Amino acid sequence: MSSSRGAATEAAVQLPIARVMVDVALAHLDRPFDYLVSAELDAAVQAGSRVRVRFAGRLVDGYVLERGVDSTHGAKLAFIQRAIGATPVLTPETGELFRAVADRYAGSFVDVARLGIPPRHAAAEASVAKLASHLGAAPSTPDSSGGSARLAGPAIGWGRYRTAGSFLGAVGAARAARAVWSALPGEDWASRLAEVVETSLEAGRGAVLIVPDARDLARVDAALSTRLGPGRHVALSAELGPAERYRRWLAVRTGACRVVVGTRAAAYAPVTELGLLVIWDDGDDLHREPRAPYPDTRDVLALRSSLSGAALLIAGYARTAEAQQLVDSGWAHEIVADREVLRRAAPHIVATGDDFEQVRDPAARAARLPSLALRAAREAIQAGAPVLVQVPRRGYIPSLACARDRSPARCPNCSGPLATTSGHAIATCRWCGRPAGDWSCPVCGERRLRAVAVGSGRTAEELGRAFPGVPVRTSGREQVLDVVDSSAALVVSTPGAEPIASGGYGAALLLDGWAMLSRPDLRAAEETLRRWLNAAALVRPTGRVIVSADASIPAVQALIRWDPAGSAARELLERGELRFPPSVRMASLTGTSSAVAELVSAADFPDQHELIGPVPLADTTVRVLVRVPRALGSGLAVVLHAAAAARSARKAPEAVKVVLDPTELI
DNA sequence: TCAATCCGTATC
DNA sequence: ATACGGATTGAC
Repeated sequence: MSSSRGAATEAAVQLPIARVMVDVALAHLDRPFDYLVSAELDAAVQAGSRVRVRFAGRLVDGYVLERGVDSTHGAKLAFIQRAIGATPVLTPETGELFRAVADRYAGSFVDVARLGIPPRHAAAEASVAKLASHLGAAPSTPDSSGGSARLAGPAIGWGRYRTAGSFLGAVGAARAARAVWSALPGEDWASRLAEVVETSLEAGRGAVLIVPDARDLARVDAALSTRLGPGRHVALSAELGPAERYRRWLAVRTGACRVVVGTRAAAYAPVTELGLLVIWDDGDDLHREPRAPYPDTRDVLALRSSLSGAALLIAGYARTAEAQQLVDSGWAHEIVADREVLRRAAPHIVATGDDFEQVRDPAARAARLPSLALRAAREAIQAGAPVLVQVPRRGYIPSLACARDRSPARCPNCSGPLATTSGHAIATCRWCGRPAGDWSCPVCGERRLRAVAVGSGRTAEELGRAFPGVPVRTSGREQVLDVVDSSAALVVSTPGAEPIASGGYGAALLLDGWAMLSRPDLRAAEETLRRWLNAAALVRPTGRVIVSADASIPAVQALIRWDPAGSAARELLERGELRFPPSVRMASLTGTSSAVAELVSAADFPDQHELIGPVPLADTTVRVLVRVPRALGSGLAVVLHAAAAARSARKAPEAVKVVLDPTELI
């Protein structure tokens, strides 16, 4: 009774078995299941095909990992019901990548596959098939199109970076080089990246470039069009809509296009003969996937580089502690400019503490502008240049800091951030819940704490009144400006939304720095510096940058000296002392109290593990943090996935959210 | 002694 | 989720 039609279904003669990952969201089903391939579906069901199978009585989607001769499954096998789409969606390379990412983040293969493979769109597939048959299905041969004619070629723009040559040489020779690039202020980074892509294409290898948002995507898209000409690359993002997104994705999958630029999901793009992976501004939290298993794009690309041998370029004005870790370990080398070159490119940066001198102008006082900032802005505007004003978004979580030096107050026990809960005078730790009555500042010895009322936020109107007659433009969450022209204007922007000014800004005011720095997040310093550098990079070399924060703070020092590498090294050292990623590996487990407790007791943690918490969160859930030495990180993910599998197998009702190396820890 | 029902476990 | 097998219960 292999089918209701009796002898009508026969297995394929060659490789009759298909190993299928079924698309069911249960951790204990995260392994292949063997199915029979009928003679009828023999051609349609290939390694990588999306299929529909009967599983536990119902029809579900699945992915074919491979075809095989026999099965170790003792009992009778079911037939695959049908194939979905003509083109296999997995390649051997992406299949391996999905598995590796799932393992790294204690998640399931199909969860990651869902992130990386867009939903099928039948009409889009039909249109691509028609196009391919018209073109005679001949994929383009990019390296024959006269790349060698441009001998000086791509390297020109990279001349200011001493070690760039060896990286470009490696990419041009299709070797798996890895580098962390600190872009100079004012750098036309999108064009530099397009040049690396061209070098890769000349070596006959494709490329994947990942940017945080739509605006950066448009920039790289334009730079690639300029450098490579039309039709050589595709832009992939969720904003495209299902049909266009699938059409472009298929163009990549079929090899018609070998260069992809996109936002985080494009990190899995199935580029044929992949040679280069690039991530721009890897510290941006948009690179973190908000859906399970919450992978970070830098990690995805690093894994992909290791597995596939593609070169990797981690690029940005700023540098993360994670990137620094890759440099320190020797896994990646750094591409930086000499101090001399930097000095010519960087604007003049000065700090003004927030206890600024009294300003006489009432409008400026209302806008709470430091007098130095006011002067710099007025001078720039008089010279006919635009001025960038960066103001943080309102609504940061209130926290505690040292009453004297304002450094964030941390738990002496676990390094978690301290906070006062309503009704209690004594500060407690947000992570482990322990009271910290005997706190003293590790920096200055002060014993008193102060509440930090962060997120004050200034309005554009307030600032505008200080500059009568000057046009005020705003760029923020609701409406992001891409560019502004070079005329005198006040451009008020939240971090990440700063428009590019043609010719560069005459000045930039980075306001409320202390508010950004005293957020209760352990990444506050790194994140603040990243935002400052990204804004200051838009200022012309003759311009000025005023940051309203105390010059003695290390992050402020790093900005003034334009030293992202030094700051990242310091940050990494500090993370090591606080036992915080990437120096250790952490997992955050959130859910109901009983569910979390159950998962913790089911997990066979390594000997050297440390449990922090549980602490109650805002709603009815609790959180436990698990910390292990870095070397045991993969083991931590394995035991957590196993424990989650045990729970799902016995139909535990309440889910636990497992996040590895969570970025925001407040 | 056998059938109906319950519970646990695997799902190919 | 659903399906199946083994255990358990209840009626003859």
